[in-house]
Amino acid sequence: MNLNISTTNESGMSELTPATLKLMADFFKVLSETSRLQIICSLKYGSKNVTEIIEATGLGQANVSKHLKLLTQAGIVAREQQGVSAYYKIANPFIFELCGLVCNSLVVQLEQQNKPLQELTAIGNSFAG
Amino acid sequence: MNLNISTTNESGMSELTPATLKLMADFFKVLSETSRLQIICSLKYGSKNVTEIIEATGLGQANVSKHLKLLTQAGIVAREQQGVSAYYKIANPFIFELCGLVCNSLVVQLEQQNKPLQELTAIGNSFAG
DNA sequence: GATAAACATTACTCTGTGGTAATATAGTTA
DNA sequence: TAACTATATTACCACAGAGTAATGTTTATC
Repeated sequence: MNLNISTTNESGMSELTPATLKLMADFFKVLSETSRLQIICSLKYGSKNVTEIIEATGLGQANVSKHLKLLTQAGIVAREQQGVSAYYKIANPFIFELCGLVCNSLVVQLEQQNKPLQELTAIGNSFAG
Repeated sequence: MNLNISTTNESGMSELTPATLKLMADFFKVLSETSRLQIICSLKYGSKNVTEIIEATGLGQANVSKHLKLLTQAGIVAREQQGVSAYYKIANPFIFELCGLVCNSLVVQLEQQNKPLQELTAIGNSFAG
């Protein structure tokens, strides 16, 4: 894999090749859907099988299956077959740290727009914890 | 603004209302396009006007204008008119911290898949710096 | 083996959005 | 005022992807 990274550029960021930027964009894209964030959230305190995820999120079965495939391919969740059931768990808790940072950033941003957001602040903390 | 956050739920994550999840999803969505990441990267070391951003990224003028509008609305960049030109700058350097974390996470993930990625590691550091 | 349950896949529709050409708007200069 | 430059907006096309019904596949139970 050749990323064509030049270390002699004037800008540390302009080093990034389209391929590298696409890797990052694709990662963010996985997190850019409410349904997938719901699924991630439903797994914060332990693994669930698909049926339990469906109940927790209220999403359709085929839809959940598709999202779980995407999340698995992105390395965000991991799959483990147990009998007829497929159990999914968070593969990398880093995702919660990331969401917590974003939440806190949104808090600051919305506070600057004079919106009451004590609740959202608590959310940011719940991600981090 | 009522986010219906209940503090008595069994799960810290199931507290998140659809409205809150949508805020986060929309934020991630802004970062989920290569073109917008390109624009962000082009602004790492200072502000640029639209013409300079077009040159740095190779994107079309109307396209850049649309992306800049989105990035501005998301609070990621800020706009300042100077004569006929519009100068844009990063509104919150937090975005680079975030990208750096994601880069490093991708490094770990791809290393586990046995792919050569010294270059990508350097990228993660360049984001953080 | 037949049936049922859990999950995955397929095929389809529909919405959202990236890219772009054309046009509009605003600031600058002659 | 006219002409030019920089940027924004509009209208359009094309494609990607979310949701879902139907079907397929696998595993367990009888």
